[in-house]
Amino acid sequence: MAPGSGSADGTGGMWADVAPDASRRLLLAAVDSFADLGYHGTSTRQIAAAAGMSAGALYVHYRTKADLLFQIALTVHESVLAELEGAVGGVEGHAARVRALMYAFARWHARHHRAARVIQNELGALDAAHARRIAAIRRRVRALVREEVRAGAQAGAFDVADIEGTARAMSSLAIDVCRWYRPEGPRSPEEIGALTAHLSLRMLGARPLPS
Amino acid sequence: MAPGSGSADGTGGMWADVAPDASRRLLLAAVDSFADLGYHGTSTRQIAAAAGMSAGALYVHYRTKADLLFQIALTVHESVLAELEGAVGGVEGHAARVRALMYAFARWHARHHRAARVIQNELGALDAAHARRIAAIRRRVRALVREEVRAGAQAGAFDVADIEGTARAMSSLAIDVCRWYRPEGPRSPEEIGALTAHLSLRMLGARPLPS
DNA sequence: CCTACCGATCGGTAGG
DNA sequence: CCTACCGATCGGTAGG
Repeated sequence: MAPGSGSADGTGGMWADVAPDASRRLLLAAVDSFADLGYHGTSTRQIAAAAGMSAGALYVHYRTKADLLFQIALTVHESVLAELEGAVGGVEGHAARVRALMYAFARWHARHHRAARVIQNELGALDAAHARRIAAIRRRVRALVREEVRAGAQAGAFDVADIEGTARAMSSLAIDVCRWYRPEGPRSPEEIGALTAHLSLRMLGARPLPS
Repeated sequence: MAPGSGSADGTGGMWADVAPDASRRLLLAAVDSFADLGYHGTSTRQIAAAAGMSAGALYVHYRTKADLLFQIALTVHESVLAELEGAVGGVEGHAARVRALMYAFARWHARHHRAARVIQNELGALDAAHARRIAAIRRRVRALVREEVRAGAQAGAFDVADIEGTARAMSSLAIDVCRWYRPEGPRSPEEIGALTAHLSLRMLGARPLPS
């Protein structure tokens, strides 16, 4: 939670830094429409209309439709990374760190399920250079999870035969929350976070075993 | 594996029943392109060209582009359901049944990751009536997993506080394989199936605990 | 930031 | 199953 970043607090302030206001409105409208209809299923005219502007106004703020998607992808990925780094910061103990990490990971994907769906489903629409920049952030996220698993296994706190595969499964479990989560469903983002953390510790064979 | 169904053997014969040959070629071309570019990102001309036909020929075999997507979604969902029902058929013991089920579930999503991506990412492009038919099959799949968890928990073979949530996590783990799986990666579909089954039993607190 | 417009491409159809 | 075409809509731009 670097001062002024406004994107690591996990309370929906992910877009606070986007200025001016018209740029932010366009961006939020694009996230909404991309999540429902996909990148290719959304027209620049729809986005502009939802933001209360004429069709051409989008190009005052973004060079192309693809550039708008990239700005979304960059903001969202930096938000996830900051959230996870904030979650484990200062936490002691292998199990406690994994619990904090996976709680935050899954909760973020419930809270921001629409933005998360965009970056999971529409990454293929990015051009090669943009895709590389996003891939680098995604590698850092995966490494963060894997490092917690590796450290705990090495210390004997976890019983893990396949560190890479188990870490991948943990990330997968948290990320896929954005696919099935519905705000009107029975579970809050916090409850989903707690369950994901619990199941992660079980997958890791954490001792003592979580009840 | 009903005789002549050709879609439950898990060896890629999912499209064997699609006739005539031109219909199948169009369908396979559509799966390929939908997986890479999405439904809205794919033109009917691309599909027809990849199937070696002119642009208008698609409409000889499918009423609309949306109908083509629905035929794909129906075939794919019936394939998953048949695969899972085949996997647990005749297997005795709660842990053994879960192992067989989750092995098949994850392996299917690795083997058919392109078709699976289409039905995960493009379900929103179906119209309401088609979406309802697909949703019914998906409920049966989720119920199949949940019933195994419930039965094992009731019998004392598993230690599960949240049956619904844990079953959801198991399905989620298997389904998300299609998002990250790469054929050139280090793990085979069979290895991914085995790992997913193992981690599922751990999430369930199966006794004796799997090593 | 709007109006008006560009060429290109879309899903789908008519006629053969 | 192809050729030729329909109206509609697309991403993007010029000029103000």
